[in-house]
Amino acid sequence: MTVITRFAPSPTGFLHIGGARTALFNWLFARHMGGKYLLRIEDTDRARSTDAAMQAILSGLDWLGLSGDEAPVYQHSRLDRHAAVARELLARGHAYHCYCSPDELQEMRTEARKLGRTALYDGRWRDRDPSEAPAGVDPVVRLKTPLQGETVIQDLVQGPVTVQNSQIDDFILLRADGTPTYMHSVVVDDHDMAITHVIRGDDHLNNAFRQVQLFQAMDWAVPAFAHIPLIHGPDGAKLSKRHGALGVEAYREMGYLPDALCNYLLRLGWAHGDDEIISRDQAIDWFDLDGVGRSASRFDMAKLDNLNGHYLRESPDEGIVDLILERLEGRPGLALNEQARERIARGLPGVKARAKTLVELADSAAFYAATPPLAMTDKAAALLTDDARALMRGLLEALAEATPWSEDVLEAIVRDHAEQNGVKLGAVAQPLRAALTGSNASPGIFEVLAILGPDEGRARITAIC
RNA sequence: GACCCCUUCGUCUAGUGGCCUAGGACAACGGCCUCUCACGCCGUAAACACGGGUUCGAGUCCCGUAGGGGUCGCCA
Repeated sequence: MTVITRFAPSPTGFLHIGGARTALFNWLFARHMGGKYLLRIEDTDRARSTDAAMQAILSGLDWLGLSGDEAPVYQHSRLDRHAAVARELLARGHAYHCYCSPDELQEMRTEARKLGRTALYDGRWRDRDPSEAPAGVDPVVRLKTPLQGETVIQDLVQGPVTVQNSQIDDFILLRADGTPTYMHSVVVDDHDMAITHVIRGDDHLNNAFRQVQLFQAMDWAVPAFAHIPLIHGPDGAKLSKRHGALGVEAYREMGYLPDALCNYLLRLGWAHGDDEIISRDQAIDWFDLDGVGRSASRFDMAKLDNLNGHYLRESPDEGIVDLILERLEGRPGLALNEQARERIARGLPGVKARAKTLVELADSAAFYAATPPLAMTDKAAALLTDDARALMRGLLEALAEATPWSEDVLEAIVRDHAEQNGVKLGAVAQPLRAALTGSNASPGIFEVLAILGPDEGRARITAIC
């Protein structure tokens, strides 16, 4: 049997971090098993579904490398099929019409709660004769679920989970307007798409028991379930906008690499011994549902940062330069010409070690593209005392001897200049750094001076003298 | 409230009855490297929620308590 998994987001918002992880696990499991990974857009709620959300989700998945193996299935295009299945259930006596009004249902719920029970539909139309139907009321269609016994799910993550059938009510299949509810359409679509493994957030665990009833009523094979724990915010509460409930495109904006985000998400709730840095291929090889933990985990930006820094350093320079230039576009005081590009490319290894995100990378590489006079940070400006400027004027003269203009030669000259003036290297290096980069922190200053070249290097020093 | 699930360092986790004096990673702290900041390297501190069992032996199995989460829509 070929494994078929699916990721089924509803386009009512962006692709958040939890959804991204669910998609990743589905993708990984399918790849690991040599199966297929499908996408389904759950847009039966036409009022809340938006095209923008759908695009955001699709492009987010694409960015993460988690696009479906086939074109996505749009649930709303299958309305007829959903209705047909409901009709069949009706004909087979597994479903019935219910004429309850919203008020009536609400009353039922408050009453149940008052009695200390789960708020369930009490089945009042289950065996009622159709002739009693009130006039002018469009009924909903409800599934006739078993009254006695229990339902057990052998969840691949949670283990065996048992629920009394008395806790499962006759839920709605078709709304009064004839459209299917989520509970109905997932089952029909999972069956029609031949899904073998349903991997999703464990907020759906309770729904699974209802869905099992529907599968059984249709005599359909019940797929395997794997309910993965939710991701919480740093405070242990549900992920909110304040924490990480941002769309994945927000992480892209913040300068995270897709591979880093996937690696982080993979390790959130899943482990393979002590391994931390796991490539995509390695993940496919190792991933299994047994390794998924059963408790919720908290989203930790610091660890994401660390991982991202690692992936940044490992990334080949070529692609990174373009990403930096892209982010530098439009910044004042910069000349993004071919020369700047070359300097950034040369200086990249030195800059990479100092950044955790592409944003930081762009920030710390920006000085290579700056035009004098450079904007100074407060700390850099404080470095340029009168004594320091005098030292810089002297250095300018000493630099006339710099041939070739190489890192080694420049280092020798600067060191010698410090010695000649009876000061420590830092007394020269720091003001020089301020002059060259506008900051008090940067890659090695001899490297910077070498990359800047004689003309630009001198110009920047002159500008602060 | 009812039902379901969960509980190892601050965080992510390893651990499937003896290898645990509980391991790794991030964060924190200290040090080395050093022209700054990083990177890197070395080191320190830090946890089995609690209470009962079962067993020769429990972080690992069972029960209870506490705490946390999820679900209870003609939303998905």
